[in-house]
Amino acid sequence: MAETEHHPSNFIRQIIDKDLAAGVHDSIKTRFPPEPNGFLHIGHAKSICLNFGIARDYQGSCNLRFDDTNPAKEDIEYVNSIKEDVHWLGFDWNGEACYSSDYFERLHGYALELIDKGLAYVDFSSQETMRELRGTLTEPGKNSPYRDTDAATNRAEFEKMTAGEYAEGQCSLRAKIDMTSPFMCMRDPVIYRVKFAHHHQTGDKWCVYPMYDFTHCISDAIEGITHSLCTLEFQDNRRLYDWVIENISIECTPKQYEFSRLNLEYTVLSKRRLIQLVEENHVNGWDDPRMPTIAGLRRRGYTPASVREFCKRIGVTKMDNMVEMGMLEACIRDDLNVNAPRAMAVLEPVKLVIENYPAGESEQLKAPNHPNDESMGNRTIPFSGEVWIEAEDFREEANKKFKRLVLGKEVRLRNAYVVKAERVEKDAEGNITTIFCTYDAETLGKDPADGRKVKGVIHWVDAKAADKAEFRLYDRLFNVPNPAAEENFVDAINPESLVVKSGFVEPGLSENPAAGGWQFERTGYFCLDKDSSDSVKVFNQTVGLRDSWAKIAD
RNA sequence: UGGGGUAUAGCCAAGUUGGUAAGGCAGCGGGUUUUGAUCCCGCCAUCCGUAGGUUCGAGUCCUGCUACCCCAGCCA
Repeated sequence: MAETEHHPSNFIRQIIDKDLAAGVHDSIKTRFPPEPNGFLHIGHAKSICLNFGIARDYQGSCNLRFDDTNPAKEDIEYVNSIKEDVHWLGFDWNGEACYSSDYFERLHGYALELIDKGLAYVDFSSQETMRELRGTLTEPGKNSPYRDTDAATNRAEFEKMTAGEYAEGQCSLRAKIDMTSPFMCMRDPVIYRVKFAHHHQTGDKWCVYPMYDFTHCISDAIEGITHSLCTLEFQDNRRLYDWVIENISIECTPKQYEFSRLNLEYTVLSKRRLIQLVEENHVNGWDDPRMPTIAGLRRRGYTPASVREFCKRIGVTKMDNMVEMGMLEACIRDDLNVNAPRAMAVLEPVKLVIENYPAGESEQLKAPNHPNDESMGNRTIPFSGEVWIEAEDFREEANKKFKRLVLGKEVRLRNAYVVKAERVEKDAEGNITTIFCTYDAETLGKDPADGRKVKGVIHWVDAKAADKAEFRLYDRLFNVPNPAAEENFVDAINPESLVVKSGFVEPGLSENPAAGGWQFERTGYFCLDKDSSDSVKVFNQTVGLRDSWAKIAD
């Protein structure tokens, strides 16, 4: 069961296998618990694939639970985007979406239970005092003067807190554990604080909100979660997680397991930094194609399957990691290579005129939609005596390594004829404006009859029939592999992360194909962007083709 | 001697009772090719942070050391 045909095993699946074998559980239940305070990113995709993937492979279930205990930072806009992104990734949660706020009433009851057991107290110490009494990493803390308040008084004070009789910061409810614990989170952690904030789910019903550590474990238990999976920074918190479950009256005892969060080179994956990129307009919103958000990847042209494949390839361990961007790119290339129909587009056009082509004539050429998959069929593309070709595909002179069009030499126009460059026309600045060629009318769909070898093949689009297009080419958002380690990460932003080109595409490219986009032969994978208009189509480059020529070139 | 974690190739990562280092990405070499793409073939850790120890035999067990990550929010 650990290793299905879809997913390699990992240490968490091995734990589940043992639990199932030992009869600890009959079925498995997981949850994906985002706080709705930002958009989901590729790091969340790792957690989503882990939690939903386990639920699927073990015939269990996975809840979507919004961990909404801090109304000051959260917004309904985020809960909606999170639902959309989880669905887009191809997963569906068990029943209705859950919210930690669904349990506020019960959470409040458990807090009362702890108070009655003498395991929680209302502390009127200031935050500064609390910090001083907490001690340091190497020195134990000291008890608060409110620590020994009797249960009845604590209950009354907590009721007053709940009734709004105390101001924010005036007091808090603390679990009474151990001020000398080597685990800082066990030194009488705050479990409830006063906050007069409007909540996106509960409105103005509450003015006290439970803290994460108190809420998460109980929410897991209420939902019957068997394996609560989170990232490494919560390892110490597991002691508090278990303490709360042990000290309240609840049957279910979920277990927390931690795995390492994803780090991706040349980008940032922390909510705080992503929010800053958006708010300071370093990017054009959460779905900017350069963003590592699910929305950004989607707009960039990544497919759900490619993101899932990426999550499968990187695995799940407890090791700190920094995954190369090339790993993600390989996943989308593998997907699009087999699924994306081919088309032709010229990003930086220069005019090519075929002087011996019948004046005023044109024809419809047949081109396969995929060179290795006949089932994808053919399309017709218009051809005439005037076409656009890529400026970089022509040189007046070049060495034999340059297998493209050179003055006096021949090259194959992809899906069309062999042409020979005869002369060029330049403007006042010396820029080539037109390349004049002759073509061999006998080379359509076959090699030259006399056995001449034509090695080069270049792409083109018919000048009269082509559609005007804007191409947005993206590069890494940052110039350094680990921008988060910089003094100020925004200083490491790559100023050339977006390059816009104006050119042409073959006619007929309107809707994105099912796979997500096209491969513009010899240039890369592209998808149609929502910024397209009737007069200009806008394409985002999802990823370029592997380019071994670039290495040889220089 | 605060505590909690992690150390296997450039990157990710298998390796579960000790038996002689999977796979993927990247890279390199070759073949096919009307995409310098794809595809195909081959190569790429005498070695598992380090120093010792146990053993016929250790990435796996023991001891010491080192490096890196996390914890002192009324954030999650």
